[in-house]
Amino acid sequence: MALAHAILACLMDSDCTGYDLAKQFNGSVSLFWQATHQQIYQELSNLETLCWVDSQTIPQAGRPDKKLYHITELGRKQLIEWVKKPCKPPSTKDELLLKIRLGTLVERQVILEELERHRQIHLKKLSVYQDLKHQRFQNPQALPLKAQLRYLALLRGIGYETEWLAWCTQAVQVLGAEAATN
Amino acid sequence: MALAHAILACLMDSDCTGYDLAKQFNGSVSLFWQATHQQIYQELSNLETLCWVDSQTIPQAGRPDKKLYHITELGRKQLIEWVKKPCKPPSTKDELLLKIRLGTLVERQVILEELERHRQIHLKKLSVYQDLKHQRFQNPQALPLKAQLRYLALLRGIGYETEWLAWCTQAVQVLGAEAATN
DNA sequence: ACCCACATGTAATGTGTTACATGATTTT
DNA sequence: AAAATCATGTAACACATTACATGTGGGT
Repeated sequence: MALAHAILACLMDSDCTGYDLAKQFNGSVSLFWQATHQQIYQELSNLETLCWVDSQTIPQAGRPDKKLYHITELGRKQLIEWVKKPCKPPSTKDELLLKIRLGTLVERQVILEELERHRQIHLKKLSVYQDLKHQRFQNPQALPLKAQLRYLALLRGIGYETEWLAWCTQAVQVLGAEAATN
Repeated sequence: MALAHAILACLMDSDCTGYDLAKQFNGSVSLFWQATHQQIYQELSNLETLCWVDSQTIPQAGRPDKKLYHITELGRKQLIEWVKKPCKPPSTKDELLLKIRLGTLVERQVILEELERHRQIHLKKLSVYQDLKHQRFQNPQALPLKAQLRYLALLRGIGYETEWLAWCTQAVQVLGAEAATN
């Protein structure tokens, strides 16, 4: 039920529509959670059934009515209980590593190109995170605790992408060296 | 359909029963893929319907018959086509980071203990990986390509866990420092 | 006596992805 | 004129988790 809790976490900051939430899950929240609008709308209606959130409908001219969601006292309590519970480290399923393992089935060039493509993707993400760091966390120690906690998520993103980059570089070296000798 | 391809990758090495595969997915394959025996048995019967694998039933005394799966020529071709296709970097959903973000809702001690617990988990995994490295990859450059590709997966695991550890340590410092001043 | 390894599966439920569906307003 | 933003949803399908279900043989 963690998507539900990720949504509640956003609603702790401010009331949101499904649309607003979808944007957040494509932005800052995507550092540790991803969800599409379909999932979000679905989950919001579940949460409303549970009375963990309530909503007010705001009529609009020329577009669909807006539904603004608000976390309830019950929702807040449930969220706090959830935070206290221990959790498992995330499990990842990595197609690229599987393809690398099968590298002997295709021409080396295919694998090298895919590695380079992934290296670029991680490079780009890292640069986005680095920019964020410089823009909003110049002097992190001076920030209030809440901001420092968000800074930790950003540091995790930076570390994760940095490690990926280093690995891609190393993998290209290993495969490149083999290409020269074999 | 990537679980299917992960299974086919295992079957490229040797014929396996569902039980054998489940063990591999708990062991070396878990570096980049996880699956339970229920999922594996299900997927094997799908793959057999598609004729990407075939099986021979081996009767046994005093225990259930064994079904030994073997990749077909069609399965092999499909696997090669799949390796050639580009893929997306993995997306992770990280409950711990979400809980950290909500750190102001509970006592600091709760978060610090959970961080320490995760640090221990990552430390343990890292030590398993380091042991594997010392046991099987003493002189990686001397190994054949296939073994070097597996070595790359191990290096990725080591890098991943190392980065996690560093982050946990940093997070404890940030929260610990705050505890002293606030 | 109890637990672990062997060996297979079904069923229910929960979660996530992709495709479909609509339609005005604002920006390029 | 085209594309992006705003704003909501349904439906089908794919994938994952948890619980249930069975039963032998070997080690502590």
